Amino acid sequence: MTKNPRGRPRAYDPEKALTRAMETFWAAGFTGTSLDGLAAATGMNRPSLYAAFGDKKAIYLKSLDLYAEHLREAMRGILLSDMPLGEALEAFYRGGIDLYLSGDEGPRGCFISCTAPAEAMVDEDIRAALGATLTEIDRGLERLYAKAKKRGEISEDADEAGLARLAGAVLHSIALRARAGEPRAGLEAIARQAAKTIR
Amino acid sequence: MTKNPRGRPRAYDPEKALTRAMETFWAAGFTGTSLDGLAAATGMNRPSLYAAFGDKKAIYLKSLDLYAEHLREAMRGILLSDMPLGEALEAFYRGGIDLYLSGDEGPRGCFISCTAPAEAMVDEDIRAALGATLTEIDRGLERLYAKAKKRGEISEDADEAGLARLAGAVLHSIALRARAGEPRAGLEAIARQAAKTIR
DNA sequence: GGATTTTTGTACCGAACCGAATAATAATAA
DNA sequence: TTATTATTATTCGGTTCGGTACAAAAATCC
Repeated sequence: MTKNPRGRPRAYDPEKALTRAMETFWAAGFTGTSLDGLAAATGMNRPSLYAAFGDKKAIYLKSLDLYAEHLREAMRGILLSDMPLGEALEAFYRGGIDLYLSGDEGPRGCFISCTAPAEAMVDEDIRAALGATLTEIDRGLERLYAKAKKRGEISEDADEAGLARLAGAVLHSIALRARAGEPRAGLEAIARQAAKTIR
Repeated sequence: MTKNPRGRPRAYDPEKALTRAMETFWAAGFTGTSLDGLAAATGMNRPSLYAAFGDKKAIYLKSLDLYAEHLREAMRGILLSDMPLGEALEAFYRGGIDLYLSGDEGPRGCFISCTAPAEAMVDEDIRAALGATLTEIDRGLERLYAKAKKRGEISEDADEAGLARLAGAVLHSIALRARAGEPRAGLEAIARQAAKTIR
């Protein structure tokens, strides 16, 4: 138990609040989300939001970070599982699909790849955060393909970096299609086809 | 020469104006674009904009339509060219890359897949327009693979619908990566890898 | 040349927006 | 109890937003 700090205690849990903020941005995008909307979603009022996380853009960037951390965790899980390539890819996509179809306001797609692009041309920081996430996905999948090559699951002269970016492309597309309303069966079919074809 | 209409003549070319409006939405997205911005870009004033195209959302939907029409044209060109599958795919991707990297405010990505997703969860019409475009791409590529199968370029029991959606996924990803700032060489490498692998 | 029609340009409206300033509140420290 | 500190709650200011009302302008029709 940590000692209580000096002043009035916080009425919110910063981690939960940021998660709620992320979900709000996820649904409506950066420009489509108002501070009032964030306040309503988090149960905080605007001054508290500002004190806790900074201005609207800072909250959005922190939300992107939180989401990226979840992504990293999922990627770690896949890499540590040591499944054969095909199974690992299908598990990877399945995790994405489950996430993209979650939420009770309809399918959400990927928070980053479905909301950040709209801002990427007018905001350099958001563009950079988007780019960083894309390369993280590529790097993770590259490790997956490198392991598969070591195990002899793909040909010795296969281009693991190229294959990884192809596999990443499929995730991007699944995210987009989910947000456009494509039902789960279609998304799973793409995942299956990708796991079979990209090798 | 068509007869002149009755009242004061228009000071703008509706087609050019819509193109400029589309470019404005392309850069900043739907919510990120103001009517003042559209007026500045088109050279029209807000009342004229409203009279010509309707409210802000109508202008955006018409812009999506205009873009989709360009896409259809490109797809027709590829299908009519009767190139071998690999060449056709590379030409298809090259057209996308050229478009996605055009514009003097930095790389733009795909207008539809980079700006519509942000609105798709809160606006059913935009969601539907996005979905319609995605299926159009799938259908076009499906025809391409069907022709390749008829020519014996891919195996007789290949799943042309599945392959088409994989090939479409690569286009979505190239669009996203372009908007995130990935240089042309990287995009072209993905295109090459896809044309080689997805068959 | 006057009436009519269509578009343009200016100005305005209420609403929503972001951020900050200020006051009230609830805890600890002395 | 009193002072201090950190947070909450209310309010406000200035700006921007989307959309419209209204008058001026520019063409054709009679």
